[in-house]
Formats: sequence, structure tokens, C-alpha cells
Amino acid sequence: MFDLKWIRENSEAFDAGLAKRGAAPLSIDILKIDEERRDHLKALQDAQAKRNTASKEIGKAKASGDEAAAAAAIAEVAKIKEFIQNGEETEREIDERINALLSSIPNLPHDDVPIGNDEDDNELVRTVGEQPSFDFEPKEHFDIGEALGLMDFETAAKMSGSRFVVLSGALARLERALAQFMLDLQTGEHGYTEVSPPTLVKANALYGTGQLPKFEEDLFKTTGDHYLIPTAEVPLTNIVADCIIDEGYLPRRFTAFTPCFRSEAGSAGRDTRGMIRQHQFMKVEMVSVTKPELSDAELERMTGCAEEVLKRLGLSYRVMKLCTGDMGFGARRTYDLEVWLPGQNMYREISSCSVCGDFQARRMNTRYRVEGEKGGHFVHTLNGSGLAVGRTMVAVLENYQQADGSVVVPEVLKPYMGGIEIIKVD
RNA sequence: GGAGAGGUGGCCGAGUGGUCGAAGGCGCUCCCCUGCUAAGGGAGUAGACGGUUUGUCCCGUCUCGAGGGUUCGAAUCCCUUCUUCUCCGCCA
Repeated sequence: MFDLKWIRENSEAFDAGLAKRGAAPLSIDILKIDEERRDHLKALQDAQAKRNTASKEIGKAKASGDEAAAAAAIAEVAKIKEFIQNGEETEREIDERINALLSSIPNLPHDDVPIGNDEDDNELVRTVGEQPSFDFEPKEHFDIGEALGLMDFETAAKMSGSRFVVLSGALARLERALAQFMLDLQTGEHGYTEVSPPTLVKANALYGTGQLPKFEEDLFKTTGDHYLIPTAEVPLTNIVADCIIDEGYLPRRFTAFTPCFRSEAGSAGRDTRGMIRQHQFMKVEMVSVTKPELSDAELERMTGCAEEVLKRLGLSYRVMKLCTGDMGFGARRTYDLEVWLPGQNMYREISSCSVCGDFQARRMNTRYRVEGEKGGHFVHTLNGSGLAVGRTMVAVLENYQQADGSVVVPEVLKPYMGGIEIIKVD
């Protein structure tokens, strides 16, 4: 969400930012409504001022028992009444138009974000770790999982349709182990506070983080007024909605392990096999709330927190800086982590860390107060996966597979696997 | 799901139609007094928006959970909605 005043004073920068996103300029349209609004407001407020003064006179007249004077004044002001009521109605209409327009505009990218259309224009930042070599043809994760008898898409389809999976035995445990490991790392070493949030939220929460009003089709909605969260970014960020935070409490860092639900509208036919793209998946999410001047540094830090998971799991990955065309709605800058999948013979996204600036803070009305200063300033928010558990399991299976179809449990997960060191057919 | 009671400024808490943006207290800021500390006295202390000016001045409008309505006038009355608490029922 943008500040009207800012657009008024920086209309060129605003349109230039939209252009980088591949969007048409909007400042002229917005400022036209803005001007209409201010003209209208002035007339309305003058009328209201007149009415308020008169009302006080009436109050005084009544208090002093001068009924005649009061009656005369009332008759006088009554004329303004209709104008004010219509004026208030008009004001609401104009505000709605402006809000509808503003709330559907994506955040403007940072200057260093590469301009581009899609993922092909993303910028490689660094590559980390070594890709494992195999003396056999590495299989894809679903072949491994199904051969083990622990990953069952057909059974899932029977009860839930496509894009679901039933994990069992050691693989169900592996999912839990991965989550546990990630949470222990993010809470124990990186300072994140573990949270167990709701996974059903109302529209205003989704509006706050930017999924609504524009991306409703990506969400699952209940028969009531709830939506299933597409990511824990939503509940974690909304923890601070409508809050004024004392400066000393920043930064705040939250992490949560939750299921995520996505309709995957528009991605029919993509990644139809396996666990890469599911309607439901588990994820450990990180959210930071910071002061404006520290948010860029926080993004580097958060990305590092996500990378650490991959490093300790011994997985090779690369860091991509997303181009303007590939970034999400609320992001100013985004780093994707892409893990190496030998079965697929390619890198696949496993984490996405974004700094949103004050974009979400404005929508949620989240501010912080500096001691001794008047008023509040909007906080900056960040979110990132640390990591997507389902895809991490995919990566573990493909990278740690053996010629005989078994899978070695990575060293750091062993404490969580209850003695299982190799996952194999019993 | 049924019955009832609330949501007021950074916090606590008065206020049931007329100079109420709101008593009082706490906290905070400044000043005075007191040779540290403690205590005391005085003043100040919401935000958004608009106008004006770009001078951190002034004026106006709106905001007492949110949104409508009644009225010349609403924190106060009516409707809708969100939310908190208590009791009952149901339940993992």
C-alpha cells in the first residue's frame, strides 16, 4: 500500500517503479482522484465547520433558556444538513475508489533489482556446496519414495484428489525430523521466537500481507469466512497488525512450522508428478519486523538463516536475486534459494526471502515509536522460508539416494530419526 | 449454540444527547524546590487528513473497537460487525 502524499510528491519515481514491474503508469489516474478528493473535502469540511459552530450556539441558547433563538438557529443549520450528508456519501465513494486502486498496486522494487520478465532474468548471486556425483543414474524423489513404499500419491488421490501425498513410516518421520531440525536451528541459534499460529485466517489478515484483494483465486476458502493460509507469513506477520511497538522491542523475529495450502490455480500441468507442487505442504517460515534502516541488512541475515539449513544438510544450492517480473506482490527485493536436485538434474526453489519495506506495515497499520519522538513510523517487514519442508525432503531423497534405492539420513537429522540411519525397504 | 457484561488517549480509568478530544491517575518531557537518593510544587503530553506556509506557527475536519443510521448537535440513542470476559450446553 502506498502513501498518497508520497505519490503526489514523487509521481515520476512511482511510475518509473511501476514500469520496472512491467506495469503501466498510474500516477495521473491516482492524482486525478486525489485532487477530486481534496476539492471535495475542502467544501465538505467548510460546511461541517459551519454546522459545528451553529450547533454550539444552539447549545448555548438552550442552556440559557432562549428557545426562540434556538429554534431559529436550528432552522438555519437544517439547510446545511443535506449537503453534509451527501458530501459524506461522496467522500466514501471517492475513498473507496482510491483504496481499490492503491491496494492492487504491487510494491516498487529496490534500485538494485534486475529488470526482467520471468525467472530467466533472475540474477545468480552465488553458488554454494558441491553437487554429488553418482555412479548410477540418480532417480527422482517420487520414484525413490514409491519404491520404498513410503510415499503414496494414489492413496492420497483417493481421498483428496491430485496434488496430495500420503507419507508413512520413515518418510513421515523424516518430515517431522526436518521440521524439528529447522526449528531448533532458527530458534536456538538465530534468535527467532517459535510460534504456533492459526492456519485459518480472516480476509483482513490476508489483506494486510497483500494476498488479498488481488490473489483470492490462489487461496482455499472455507464455507465460513476463513481462508486456509498459503504460508505462515500471513499469521506471523499479522501478529503485529494494529500495533505500536516500542523501538526497543525491534527487531522481532518469529518462526513457525505450519501446513500451507495453495489452490495452484493457473499452474495446471506444471510439476504434476511428485511432491514439488502440492495443494498442501509443510513449511518452516521466518518473519522479521524491523526498523526501516535495518531491513536491508535483515534480508541478508534472514537469507543466511535459510542457507544455514541447506549447508548443514550438506545440500548444494544457489542464491538468486529475483528480477522485477518474478518478484511477489509485496516484495521490494527477493532472494530465492534453489537447491540442487540430481534426479531432476536442475536447481529448484526451496526458499524465498523478501523484504517488503513498509508495504505490509501500511496495510496492517503497524508502527514503532522512538523514545522522545512524537508519532509513530511504519515498521518494515520481511519473510522467508526456512525452509519448505516438503521440497527439502525431495532434496534429501535425491541427494542422499544409494544405488540400491535406499536413502542415507543426513548427519544432522540423525538425532531426530529415532535410530534410523538408512531409509530402506524392510 | 444459549444467557449476560465489556471494548474510551502510551497504560489504568470516569463519563447515558449540548462549549467532551474527552475528568482523574500512572507513565513520559520541561521548569522550580530540595546539597546525593527519596519526596514535593508548576507546566506540557494522541493520531490521521485537509487548508495555509514550507517557519517544528496557525486554522479546520475526522477519530472514544470497526462500519452505517437518528439528530441542529452522538463517547453517550438505534442497527450491523469484530473482539474480550463470565455462566450454561457441546466437544478434541
